[in-house]
Amino acid sequence: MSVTKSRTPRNTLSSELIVRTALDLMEAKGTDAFSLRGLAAELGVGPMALYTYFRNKDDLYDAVRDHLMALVPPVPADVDWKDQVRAVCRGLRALMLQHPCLAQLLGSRPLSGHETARVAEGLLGVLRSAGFDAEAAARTHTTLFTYVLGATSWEIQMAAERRDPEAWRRLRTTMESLSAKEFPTVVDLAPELARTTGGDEQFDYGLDLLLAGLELRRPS
Amino acid sequence: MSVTKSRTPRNTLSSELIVRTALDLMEAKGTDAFSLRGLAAELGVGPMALYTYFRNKDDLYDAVRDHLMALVPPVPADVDWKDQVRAVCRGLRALMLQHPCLAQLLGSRPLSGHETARVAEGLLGVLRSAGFDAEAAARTHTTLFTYVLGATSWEIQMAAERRDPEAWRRLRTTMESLSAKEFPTVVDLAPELARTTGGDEQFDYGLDLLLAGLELRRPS
DNA sequence: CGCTGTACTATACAGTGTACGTTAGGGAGG
DNA sequence: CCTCCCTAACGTACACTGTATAGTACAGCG
Repeated sequence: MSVTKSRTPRNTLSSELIVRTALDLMEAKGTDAFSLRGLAAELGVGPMALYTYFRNKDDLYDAVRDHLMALVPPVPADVDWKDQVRAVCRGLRALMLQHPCLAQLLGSRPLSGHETARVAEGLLGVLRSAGFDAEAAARTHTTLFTYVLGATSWEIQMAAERRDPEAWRRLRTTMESLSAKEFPTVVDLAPELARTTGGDEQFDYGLDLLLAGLELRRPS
Repeated sequence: MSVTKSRTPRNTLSSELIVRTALDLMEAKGTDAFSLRGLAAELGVGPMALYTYFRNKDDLYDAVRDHLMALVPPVPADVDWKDQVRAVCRGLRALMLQHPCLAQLLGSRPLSGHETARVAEGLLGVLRSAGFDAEAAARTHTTLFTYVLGATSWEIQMAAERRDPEAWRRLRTTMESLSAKEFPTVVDLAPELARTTGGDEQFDYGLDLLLAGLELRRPS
């Protein structure tokens, strides 16, 4: 997190401002193109000024992640437990789609931070209330989280690839060069595979599979 | 893929050798620490020599990925379709655990390549034979793939973090600093959450949920 | 033999994260 | 008020990255 010894933040900078600007830059230029030097330049400041507030780049990433996780909506009350789970998963997914950098931030760093714990608390509470014991709730939480993370990261990745015309063209041609003799099913299902790469229906398909499986083993 | 115009590979180098050495380096030093210059040095060659065989770093990554995907075992015959799916998913997971770089390679680049298609062919064939129509097979394939990718990448990520004592200590302390008043369920389930982060049981738990859900909607 | 094509080298550039030492300006104590 | 100190921010520097470009030496073919 931030160092926050700042009894006297002299003027221009603050952790808040740095995190918000970093987020803006990541979304404008792409997460991979983000650099501390670019961020410092955007803030009109030398690169080393940032090290007063964050001990390194990963520390800043963690702060940005927690900043985003604060936007995950709270669990809705007065609905079926399955719809509560659905709401949490969809909420996280929607946030990842809206802020693609979140996918990379969640996948490349361990979970920590206040807001991340808040989201976990909501989901775990739903599962416990639905009757799952401690172990099942923990296992289910991990399963749901990794599913949302994997499915949505993949979707974002593919969407990014589709926007790069050069990469997209190469992908299509290599796809079509696959021998129909060697891989008949892949060639046969190519349209369906292309269509089911991402989208709300695809996400809900997998989520519903998980929920159906959960329903079967829910105690009473 | 490789450029492979090499009618006369003068002496030392070849695509095969480069890919194998790259893989060794990634596993020895960690995927993030891998660099083209380090690879070239290991091969006793200038950095630019690699560009005769690969047009850039990503192209090399794709070759390494396909090299690894060739190690995914074939689908076992003469068992239940669910066990076939289980075998494919577990095989891919085992390979990712054995070669952690595969997780990053799969997650950060689009699927392409001969061996990747082979794995897809196997799984899709199983699903079609089990009675799923084209769309369901494609959706299920994507769901299973993203689940395996997400769950296993996460597991690898957490295992790496656990090996870094500094990061692990910081994670524990921030975990324990969470207020039991604000996040009662998280604090209560902390042991279970720590225990269910990874491991074969955790992976199979989620996989079985998916398979149970699939069974319910399998035609006849 | 000379010519062409190519495996590899050498040099260079623009960029990265960050360690280290310095400067400047506000708050607190005399 | 003056002084001292603390620290936010600066400047410089280093070791590194991927790769564009130009050059070199050797294989095979006429």
